[in-house]
Amino acid sequence: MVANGRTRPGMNDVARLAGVSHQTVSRVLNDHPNVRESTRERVLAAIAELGYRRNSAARALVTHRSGILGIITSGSVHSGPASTLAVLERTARAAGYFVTVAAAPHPTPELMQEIFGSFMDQSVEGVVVIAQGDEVAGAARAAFAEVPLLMISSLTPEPGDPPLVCVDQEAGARLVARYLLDRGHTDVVHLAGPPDWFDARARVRGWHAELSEAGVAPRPDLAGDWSAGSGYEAARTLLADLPTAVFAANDQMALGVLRAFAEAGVAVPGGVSVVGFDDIVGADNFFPPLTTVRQDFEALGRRAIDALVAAMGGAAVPRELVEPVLVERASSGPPRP
Amino acid sequence: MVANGRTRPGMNDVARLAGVSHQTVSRVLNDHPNVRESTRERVLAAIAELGYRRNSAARALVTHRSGILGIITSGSVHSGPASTLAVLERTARAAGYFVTVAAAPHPTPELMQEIFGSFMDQSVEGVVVIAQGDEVAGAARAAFAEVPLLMISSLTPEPGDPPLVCVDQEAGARLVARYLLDRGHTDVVHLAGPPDWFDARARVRGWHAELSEAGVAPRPDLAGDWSAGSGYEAARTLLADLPTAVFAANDQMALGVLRAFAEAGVAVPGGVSVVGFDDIVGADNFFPPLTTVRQDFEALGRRAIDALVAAMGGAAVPRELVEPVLVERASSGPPRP
DNA sequence: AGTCGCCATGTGAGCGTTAACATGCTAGGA
DNA sequence: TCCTAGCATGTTAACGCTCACATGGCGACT
Repeated sequence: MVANGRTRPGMNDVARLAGVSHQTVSRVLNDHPNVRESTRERVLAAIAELGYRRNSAARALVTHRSGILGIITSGSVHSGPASTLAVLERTARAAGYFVTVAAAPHPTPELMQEIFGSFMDQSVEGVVVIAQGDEVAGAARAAFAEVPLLMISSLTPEPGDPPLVCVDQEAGARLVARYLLDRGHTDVVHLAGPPDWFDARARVRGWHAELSEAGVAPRPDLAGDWSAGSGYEAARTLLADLPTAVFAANDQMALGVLRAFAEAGVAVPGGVSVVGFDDIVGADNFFPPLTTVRQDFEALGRRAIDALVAAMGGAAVPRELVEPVLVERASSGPPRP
Repeated sequence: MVANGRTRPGMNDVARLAGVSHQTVSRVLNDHPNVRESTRERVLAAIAELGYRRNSAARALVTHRSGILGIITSGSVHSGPASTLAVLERTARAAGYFVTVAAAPHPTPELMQEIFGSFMDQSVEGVVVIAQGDEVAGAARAAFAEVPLLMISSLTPEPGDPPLVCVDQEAGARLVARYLLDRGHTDVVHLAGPPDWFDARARVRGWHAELSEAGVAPRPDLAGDWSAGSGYEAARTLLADLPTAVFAANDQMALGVLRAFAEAGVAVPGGVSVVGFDDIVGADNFFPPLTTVRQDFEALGRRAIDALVAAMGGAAVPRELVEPVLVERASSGPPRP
């Protein structure tokens, strides 16, 4: 387990080498004020010489703080980028925490309970939950009684809910609707995501709200499951009577939509405009490159950790919204005459 | 921190309630053999009643085992699916370990050192490293002196290297070459990934090996960076003098290749066949759907954890290869006449 | 019938750290 | 000059658990 010696050096070894007591070593390690500079340097030198690392288990035992943050991701591969996870991890580490993760691609109550159980066994100090639907949100609400918790989710908040951070999905969908309205589209349709996903519902809400405020009635929503295949199938049902624009609830479905139109010889955007949501990797190289809504996962992740740490400190944390932006590419244009 | 009481119950609380000593509680928790059945049940009941959870820090302190496995991912968003991470996490948890992760999208020696430092601070018992290039592999080799470690990597192993698990990239590239040869292609070109990636190099090797064994000389390799944009640029250089088939080193680049051909009015596969690698989500809905090589990340992740746990137990672990399969779709066919 | 040995359980120590308190020293004000 | 405040450091006691050993009781062997 160790390179040279037999067992890892402890504080006492460092203390002996530096000619001080273990408590002074502890003070140096924890940046206590009352340590003479010369002593601090001697201790630091001893630490470096021995390759000492503080035992976090012992520390956790006595401080009752594990220094661990838990992250639960419940997104599937089809939905918004997993890059959020990387940002969360990096930000948490930068804030001085260890990070433990659990993926729940297909969340069930049992799985969620197992995950939270594992987290409690580790004495996590706080949890970030990426909650896509009600099962996850429900489990998170229950766990909130026992541990500080923050949700990344576009669910509609209720009183007593844990703090919430999310990209404003409704605003994103409004951006798309506004964009199409501005170009004169009126015969438009939304290909919605699965209704048990908060994101899907929020995008539906934003879409209809913006259109109805403009006095435009869209076609009835189509139903997809986030997958490109479902986008393909849905688009084929449109071929007999084309709208002038299709708003797919995510880029994967938009990809399928593009394929269906390409196969049928429908020009995009000449015949139909197509807009997606997410700006996944490669969306700029679809054929044609996809107009879509970009979410700032970097900002999302940073704010989530900041808010969680603040909440752990007892602060009241307001709900935070990150604004998405529309990225215009070649897949959209004015409606056909 | 706790719902009702003041502080979390400890073993002594359980012991008192069950009318036994703390040591008997410990024995029940650790499945020691010599405990009478009736006693065990009494203890279990007390545990349930109090909602007792064992303190893993105290346990780790005395056993010198943290129960934590570390995972380092170094893939970028362009490269093979991050789904490996989810499989690793799930498998490790099923094996009774906690999991801590660190993402290193742009690995530098400093970052790697920081990550391994953090892992050592947590006293991880073992580490899985997804090593895409030399920086990561080098850091992993160095860390291997201090902690059991397993690499998921297609690097060429050297004596003394940590155990290795990977999908056989070379075999995957050979599958593509063989597939094209069988259909009569001889004017073929490979769009390679960045040469500092092991996967890219292995795919280049397999491609050239299979072709040269068949006596076919491909065009000089083109250079990409895994991104769809780089695939697009590379394909445009081919337009003046088209080969009959392009093998892109990953699906993202293949996506860009398809766009370049589509924009130029080159039919796929009528004019050129295109083959990718990875079978990313959505590859079946490219236009046309992409022939590609699928890697079994599920098996990869499972074997990685199995092998790591075996290695932690002191077993000698041989290098393991997972076989990829070719998935034929509409983007490839016989060469143009 | 006596003793050996196994089984079920209890007792005490210690893992490496931090918190609380104790100590000795230096300097400044009365 | 003495007393006191405050700084630098040391000493001791937990934290909650497992390990090693101690103990008492009961059955099986001679």
